Formats: sequence, C-alpha cells, structure tokens
Amino acid sequence: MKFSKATNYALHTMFFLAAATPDKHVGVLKLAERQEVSPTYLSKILTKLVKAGMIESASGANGGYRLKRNWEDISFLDIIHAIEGTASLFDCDFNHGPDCLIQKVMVSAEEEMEAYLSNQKMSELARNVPAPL
Amino acid sequence: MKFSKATNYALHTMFFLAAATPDKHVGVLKLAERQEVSPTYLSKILTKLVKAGMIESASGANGGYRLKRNWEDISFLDIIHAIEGTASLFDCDFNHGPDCLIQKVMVSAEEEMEAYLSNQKMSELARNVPAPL
DNA sequence: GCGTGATTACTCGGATACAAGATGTCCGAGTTTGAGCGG
DNA sequence: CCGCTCAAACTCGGACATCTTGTATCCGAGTAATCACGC
Repeated sequence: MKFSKATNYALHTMFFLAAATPDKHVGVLKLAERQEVSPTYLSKILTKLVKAGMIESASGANGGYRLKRNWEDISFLDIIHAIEGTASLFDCDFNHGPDCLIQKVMVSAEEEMEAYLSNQKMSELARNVPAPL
Repeated sequence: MKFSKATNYALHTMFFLAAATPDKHVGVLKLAERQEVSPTYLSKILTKLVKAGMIESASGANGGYRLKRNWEDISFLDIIHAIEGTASLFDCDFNHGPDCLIQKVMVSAEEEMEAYLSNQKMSELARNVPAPL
C-alpha cells in the first residue's frame, strides 16, 4: 500500500509545467534531469498523461510536452487516476453474500480521500510559487 | 497502490472474532478455511495482530486466537496500520527544498482517509450482524 | 483412583519458493526544425 | 534569394532486464490438553 514513484513523477511534472511554462513545449530531457529520472522512463509515464488528455506532446526538434487548454481544472485525483488506474484500493474478492460490510467501509474511506484530492487543483498550487521545483 | 490481501484477511478475521466468539479461542485452521487461505499464511498475519496487542494467542490443544480486553476500541485504522505499517503512503524522496507542496497535499489526503477509518470500530460493525461472515 | 508418560492438536518462527507488479533500459522508427548547399 | 537535401534533436512504442514486495509453503520446535496405562 504505497503510491508508486511514477505517481510522484507525474505530479511533479504537472506541477512544473503548470508553474513554469504555460504554453511552451518542454523536452522530456529537461523534465527528467530535474527529477533525477531516466528520460525514457519518464516518457512512459507522460504518455499516460497524454492519453488521459491532460498534456499534449510534440515530436521533432524543439518538441516536448505542454499542458492542454483545460489544465486549470486538473486535480490531484485526475493525475493519480491516470497513473494508478481508477480501480478501488480494496478488493474483497472473497465470496460471502452480496455485499461485504468491510468492503463498504473501505470504499467509503477511499472516497473520503478522493474527495479531498479532487478539490486540490494543480493550478492553485502552482500559483503562489515563484521559482518552481 | 492497493491494499494487500493480508489486510483483507486481517480485517475479516477481526470481524469474525468480534461477531462470533467474544472470549473463546478459535483455531487458525477454522479461521483460514472460512476465508479460503492457507492456515500457515494466515497465522503469519495474525502474529502481527498479536504483536500489536489486539488479539492474543494460546498454544497447545484447543489453542487459537482470541480478542483482548480492549477490543471494543479497535478501529479499522488500527488493524490496517498493524498490517501495512504506519509509514506515509507517499514519499517525495526527491530533494527540492525543505518541504514539498505536493507531499503536503498527499499527506493531508491520507489523513483525511485515516480520520474516517479511525472512527470505524470493528465492534460497531459486528454488533448488527447475526450470522457472521 | 491417581499420578505419569505418551499422544495429539495446536501455535510460533525462520527459511525458502513463487508470482506479480513497479522500475528502469535499449533500440528502431517516425517527425519536426534548422542549417547547408546548389542553382 | 529560393528550394532542396540532409543532419540533428526530439518523441513514440514495444521488447526486454531487473528489483522489490506480496503471497504462499514447508518444516522443526515448543506447548498445552487429553488419553492410556500402571500402580
């Protein structure tokens, strides 16, 4: 039960993009060396964000990643779901009746956390930071 | 990012002990076959609960596990912490200043969930269940 | 009947095997920019 | 000055290699209850 490093990388990348360059493309190389990750691995993570519609990529020279139009609305939860998936954190795959009381409690707890995360916008966080990262 | 099966087993076992036998010892064999787990594996999980002071074990014939005195106060969070550990779910081990804004948000989210789980007592849940499991 | 020892039914703990997922690397392919070069 | 070509700088995606962690098994050791047996 841990958030993956990939999620950490994704959050930091989104944070950096939001705080620094609103419309310019940023190469994966630059993003990677700031976080001390291999560029190829970070690129794997970022393609997930691309498929989730949060950022867009440009090939070729001076290419890189850039936030999409709607980036102001992107919450922590959106990013986490894009990386970790949207499946429930707790599976009572054991068969004892239609609904498991324990499962219900755990799902409610998870929803509690998700409610908080969905109110945390990346744009809010980046607003009051002069020098990002 | 998933709760482990071990946590699931631990929660169900505590639930069963709470709902069925308040003071009798229950053998790990019986507990295991209800959840379709190997007894030896379940025993490993339960020793964690013993060390956490939630249940106590009795060796020998007619031995097994039993709730301790204070079991009424045991919350979901207590059990989860006993199995998964109490470490934070999110580590920004990356070095960028003393405090990471992203880390703070994630920790707050986690605390949100933990607050809910610490209010969910196993005794409450077991109270209104006639036939446990 | 009563102690005493053996048997049985358990838990405990360490060592080990196994599987799955997270993490990270390599490489070939496609794409855009920009520079160089010839007309 | 214009257009063409070519090299450089990128991203993309799949296929691996590696590492960690969760899951599970096996086995020997210890412990308590119970049963059998002999006195």
